[in-house]
Amino acid sequence: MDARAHGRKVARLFELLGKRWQLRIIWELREDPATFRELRGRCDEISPSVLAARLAELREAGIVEHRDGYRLTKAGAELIEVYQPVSAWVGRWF
Amino acid sequence: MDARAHGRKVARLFELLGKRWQLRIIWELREDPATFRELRGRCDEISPSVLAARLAELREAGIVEHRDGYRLTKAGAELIEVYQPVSAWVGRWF
DNA sequence: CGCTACTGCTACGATTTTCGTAGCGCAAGG
DNA sequence: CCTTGCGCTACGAAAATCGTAGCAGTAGCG
Repeated sequence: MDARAHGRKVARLFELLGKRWQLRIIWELREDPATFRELRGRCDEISPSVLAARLAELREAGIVEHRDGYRLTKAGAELIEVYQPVSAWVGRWF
Repeated sequence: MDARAHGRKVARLFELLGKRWQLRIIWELREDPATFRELRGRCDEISPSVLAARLAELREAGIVEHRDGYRLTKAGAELIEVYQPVSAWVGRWF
């Protein structure tokens, strides 16, 4: 794949993840699925309009799906795996 | 360390990284340092007021420093290392 | 000195995003 | 019917972001 095109894709992903609550939502779903209201609770009572918008974006990106509550897809699970080392980083630096 | 406190720290980091352009800025600095204007160019001509605000936040968090242009600190370099697998993820899923 | 070219930004009004509260429509259970 | 929980929408207020313009400082050159 063309390096330039790949760079644009990464930029698009960062644009998606760079919206408020987006990382947090994925993170909060990393272990257990949750209903809309439950997920709201895990995310400090985020505004429902924003949560609905975020979930729509994540569903369209194939990161989250809605089956017996919201949960990560295979792709989403692999994405959040990437973030596991962040936990250690936070311990060391933050 | 208390797991609850750690969770809050992760949330705070995601709050920082969940601001628009934040991930992108770190990503664009991953290899070469850049001047303010150069960095603006790499980030699709982001608004200078926002770039200044972001850089201030990243400097305060100890992720970026200003020496001969803007560059990642040791902590910042380790953080972006965490993101290297994201590149592969994008190739597979995005 | 004066001119040029760069640096890192700040100012500010316009636009977009996010917030917070209220509550709608639907389905299931008693 | 009535309640309960579900996913979500509506909508005005507040906050974040944008885009353009340009300021102040430093260095080099003649």
